Amino acid sequence: MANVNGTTLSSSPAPGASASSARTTTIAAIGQHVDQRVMLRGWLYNLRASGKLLFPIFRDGTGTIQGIVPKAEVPEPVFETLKSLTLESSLTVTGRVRADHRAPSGFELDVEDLSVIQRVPEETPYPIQLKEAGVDFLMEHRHLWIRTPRQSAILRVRATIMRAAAEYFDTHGFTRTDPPILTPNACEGTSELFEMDYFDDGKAYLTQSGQLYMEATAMALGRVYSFGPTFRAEKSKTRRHLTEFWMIEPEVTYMDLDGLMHLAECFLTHIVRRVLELHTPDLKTIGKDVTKLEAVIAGAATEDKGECKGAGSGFPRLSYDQAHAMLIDAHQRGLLETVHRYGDDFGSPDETYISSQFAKPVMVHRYPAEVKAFYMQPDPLDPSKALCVDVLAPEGYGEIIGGSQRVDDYDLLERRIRAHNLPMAAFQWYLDLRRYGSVPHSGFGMGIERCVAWICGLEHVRETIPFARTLNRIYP
RNA sequence: UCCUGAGUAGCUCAAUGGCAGAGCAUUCGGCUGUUAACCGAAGGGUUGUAGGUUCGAGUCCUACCUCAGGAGCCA
Repeated sequence: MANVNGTTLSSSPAPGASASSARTTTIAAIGQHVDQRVMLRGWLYNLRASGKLLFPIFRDGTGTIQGIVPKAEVPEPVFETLKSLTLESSLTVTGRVRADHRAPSGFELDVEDLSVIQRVPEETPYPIQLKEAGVDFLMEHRHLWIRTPRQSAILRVRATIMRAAAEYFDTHGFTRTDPPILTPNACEGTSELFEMDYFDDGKAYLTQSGQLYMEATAMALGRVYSFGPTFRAEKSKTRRHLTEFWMIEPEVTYMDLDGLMHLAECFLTHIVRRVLELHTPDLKTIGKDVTKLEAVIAGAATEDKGECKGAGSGFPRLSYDQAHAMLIDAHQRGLLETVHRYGDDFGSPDETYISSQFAKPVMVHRYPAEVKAFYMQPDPLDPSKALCVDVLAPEGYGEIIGGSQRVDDYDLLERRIRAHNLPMAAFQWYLDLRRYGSVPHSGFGMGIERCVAWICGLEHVRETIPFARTLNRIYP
C-alpha cells in the first residue's frame, strides 16, 4: 500500500485476506458490497469508545459509515492507533461490509486494518465540532465546514441544479454563449458595480448581468444561454444576497412574454424533477420536506422533447394588478403590516405573502414600466405596463427569476436610454441590434443560489455556494 | 445608508452592580452495541476596544470596532 507518511498496521494478514485483496470503493456504493471486504479512503469523522469496543465513523466525501472495532478481534496496533486517533485525520480503512439494522444507513464496517495518511496533531485539534456553532465561526472556517454531511449534501444538490439547468437548455436547441465578465459600463445603470482599472482605457466593471450581450448572440444563433458568475456591489445584508453569485440567462428570438413564462415553468420543473430523482437522501440529510418539491411538479407531463409542450406544471400566473389586489386584501385582513401602494414595486414582505398563497412558484407579470428596466417592452394593451415576469419561489424565498420581452424598436429604445440618462455612446452596439434586423425577443435570468436555497430549504444563501462572498466577508 | 440585536474559555452559552461558571472540545482514567454515547478527573479567562459613573462594573453610561437579522435595492 502506498502511503504518504503512514504505515500499514496489520502485522500478519491471513492468506487471501490482505489489504490488497480488498476492493476500493466509496461509502455511497457500499450497499453493493455486503459481506465483502472493501477498502475506503477518507477521514475519521467521529469516534466513540465503549471499553474495548470502538465505534469510529468514517467519511469519504460520498457519505459516512460507522466502523466496529472490537479489541479482541483486530491486531493490537490497529486498535491502539484508532483509539487515540484525532478527528479528521486522513486514513484508509479495510474491513468487511455488514448490513445492520442498528446503523442509520443500514450498513456497518467490521474494521480489519487501518492506515493513517496524516494524523491531526493534538495541539491543533479540528475546530469544527459536531455540536452547534455560530454563523461567524462557521464562515471563518468555511474551508472545513463544507466537510460536514449537511454542507456536502447541499453542494451536491447545487451541482445537480447547475447541471440540470444547463442540461435543459442544451437539450432544447440552445447554444451556450458566454458574455464577458469585464464590461465597460453598467448594463442596467442601476446596481452598484465593482470597479477596476483597465490599462489606459480607464475603468472596467465586473458584470452584473450578461443580458445585453446575450441579446446580441441570440440575434446570431436564435436560442442562447449564458451561465456564469455575476457581481453586485450592493450593500445588502440579507439572507438572499451575495456580492458574487451565479446566474443562468437564456435569451430567445421570436419569443413573446407568454412563451417566456412557459419556458421558465418548464425549466424549473425540469430542475426540481432532477433533484428529486437524484438527491432524495441528500434532501433528507439537509432536512428539506420533499413533499413540498413534489407539489411543485405535480401535474407536469414527463420529460418533453424539444418544444416543451405540455411539460409545464401549471405555475400560477398573476398580473401586477391582481397581485396588488391580493396585497390590499391581505392588509385589510391584518396579514400585512404595510399597505401596498399601486405603482410601487413589491417589497420583500409583499413577495413572501404572495408566494405563501401557493404551493408552486408564482409568476407575477406586467409590472408598471416605471419601476422596471429601460430595455423592457411596453404592453401594447397598456403601455404603462412592461412585458416582464418575476418568478417568486414558494415558502418566502423571493424572486428567483426575473425576465422580460425586450424593446425591439430602435426609436423607442433610443428614447428609453436617453430618459434613463444612460451614456448613448456606450449603447451604440446595443442599438445596432435594433438597426440590423430587429425581431421580438425575450429572456430571463435565474440566480442559482436563491434556487438552491429554495430547493434545499436553507435559511441563508451563504450555504448554497462553497465560498460565499458577502458584504462583510471575503475570507477564506 | 438606516433600524434592531449580540460580543464572557477553542466552540455554544450562564452569571440581581458584589468570589469568573456550565456543557462540548482537549489531556488522563473507566466502560463490549455506542448513535452529537456515557461516567470520573485535570488544564483552559486582559469578559470586543477606549474612556466614564461607582466603595465595587461582565453587568450602568459614552464613543468606536466586529458580527447577525431586517429595510431599501436586487437574482
